[in-house]
Formats: sequence, C-alpha cells, structure tokens
Amino acid sequence: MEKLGREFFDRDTVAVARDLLGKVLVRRVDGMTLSGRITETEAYVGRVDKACHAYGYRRTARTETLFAPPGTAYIYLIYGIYHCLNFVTEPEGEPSAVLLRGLVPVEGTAEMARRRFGKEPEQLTSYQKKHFLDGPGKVCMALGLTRAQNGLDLTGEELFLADDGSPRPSFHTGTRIGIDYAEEAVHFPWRFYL
DNA sequence: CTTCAGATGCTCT
DNA sequence: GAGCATCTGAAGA
Repeated sequence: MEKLGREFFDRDTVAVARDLLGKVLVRRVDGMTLSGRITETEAYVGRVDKACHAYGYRRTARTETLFAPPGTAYIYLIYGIYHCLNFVTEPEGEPSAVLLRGLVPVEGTAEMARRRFGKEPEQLTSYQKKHFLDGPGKVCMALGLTRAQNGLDLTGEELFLADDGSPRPSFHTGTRIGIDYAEEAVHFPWRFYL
C-alpha cells in the first residue's frame, strides 16, 4: 500500500477522478482503521463548470476550501443532514475537486455497519448490504466524516488515499447526479463508476 | 424490485 | 426565503 502524495491531486481533475477508481481510501478514527475501495467519482472544475460550488472562482466561506492546495479534503453539508467528501485537485488557486460517491468496504466493515445502521454486519438486511456505501452521504456516515474534517490534509494520517498495486478497473462514464440546475454542464461526462 | 414523500439546516441572494 | 453534488422507510408491483 503506497500512499498517494500531493502530486497525484495536482493534475487535471477529470484525470484524477478516473485514476481514483480502484484506489483505497483509508480513515483512522477513534483508534480504528476503516477503508474501502473507490467505485464511483465525479469531477467538478470551478473554471468552467456551473455545477461546481466555486464556478467562476466564486469565493465564499463554504468554497474557501476549494482554493486550498491539492490533496485537501473538502467536506460540506448537503440537504441539511448529510455530508459529501471531495478531494481538492489542480494547482492551488484552481478551485476544483473530485466528489467521492461510492466505496466497497475493505477494512473495518463491522465498525462501518455500526456507524451506518447501529448494528452488526450479520444483522443487516439484504437491502442494506446492497446499498452499504453506494452514495456520498453514506460514505461520510460510515467513515465518521463531517464538516469537522473539512480542510483536512490528505497527506496526513487521519484520512488518505492509497494504491495497493491493483490495476485500474474498467469503468463506465456518464453525467453527474443531482445537478439539473447547471445548464450546459448537465451534459459533461464527468461521472465515473464501475 | 421500484417509486415516493419527508426530513433537515446551512448557504447564498 | 429558496434551493440543495441525499437517504430512508414504507408501500406497491
């Protein structure tokens, strides 16, 4: 397992989003290690993308994190109750990020089940098993990520990405979810999923 | 398996 | 005050 350094994120956002498929996200919390393999991502590019919170270099309290160095965690609250985890990309000052939309659990499955459903993995319904970590809000719930972790440095120990040497899986390309307001950007093929 | 209503609070205008 | 990069549980097919 080799930790991905800042240079991995200091690149074209769409390339990073594709290259993250198959990589492992590692979270250390409460003395435990939780991890999962990435199955779904989306790219958001502030320079040209009306779906990006920082479109046109819009700078507010919330978008400030997108202007941080590449390899920073951007976490925000959505719909009042859920959180979304992103990885800041591109050279510093280009407000762009990759949204993490899905994982397959690798390590700490029992703890993730407790955090998601309050019960052990053996007690999950088939529906719960099928939809374990297939959504951005679910991922944050399972890994114990909230806005308290917004701005975390991904080259640290609390939250990072790793390459375990497995080849990049084959994947599908499509349009992004839940951005119907974004005019022409609605059609950008910037969603990648297994 | 699918659809659907409802929850919830921050962010920006 | 409107809208949001979502999820759950219940009900129907």
